[in-house]
Amino acid sequence: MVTETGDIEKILQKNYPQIAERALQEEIIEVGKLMHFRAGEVIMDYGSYIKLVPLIINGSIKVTREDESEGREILLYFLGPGETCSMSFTCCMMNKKSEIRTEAMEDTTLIGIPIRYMDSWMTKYQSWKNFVMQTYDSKMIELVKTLDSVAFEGMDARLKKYLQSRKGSTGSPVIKATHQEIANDLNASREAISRLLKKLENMGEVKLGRNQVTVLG
DNA sequence: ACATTAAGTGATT
DNA sequence: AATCACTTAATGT
Repeated sequence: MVTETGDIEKILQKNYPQIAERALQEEIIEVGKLMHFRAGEVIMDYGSYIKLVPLIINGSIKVTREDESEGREILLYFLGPGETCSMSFTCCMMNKKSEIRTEAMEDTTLIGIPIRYMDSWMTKYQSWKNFVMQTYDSKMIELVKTLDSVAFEGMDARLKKYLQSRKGSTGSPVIKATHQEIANDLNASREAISRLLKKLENMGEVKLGRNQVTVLG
């Protein structure tokens, strides 16, 4: 919540080395707002208009999409430090309502850039364009991979990938979640997840605790 | 100590 | 792999 422009500069250089142009850095420092979200807080919900593009500094964010017919939620991907929400760009460029929900999975800090700068930055700054394209590309690839996974693989493989990607976006092997929450993310039953996790524990791949799973290796 | 919530188990479909 | 019915374990009040 405390915004000091001096901080943003340091944070930028540390977390976003891709953003090289000095002029761009200065613009971000000038218009960016440092924002903090607590674990579990919903950052953007379905139907809301996006007014900020987030540059994640630390923490991690879960991006989900709501199924129209049933009230079910589909996990799209996680975002971590050094990334931004690809969906924000397309949504805000076309001035559309959000098709997705983003939620902080742990305490998360980000720099919010008002969307009105997007257009000009895309043409003005090469490194901004690259940054946007790069995140877009990597999330698209991730999405296609999980699509494959859902279509062709069993729950065991899906769970492993889920744990890996969650570990990747938080940077920590300790995943704080109940079996039920994990099951919801994967659209599976809690019992199935509990059994698979137990199996993984016996194989020495994870360590289980109440409300947490530690990914080993 | 008691109530509540998370996790483990076996049987059934 | 889902659901049910039930047990056991961990935690909060």
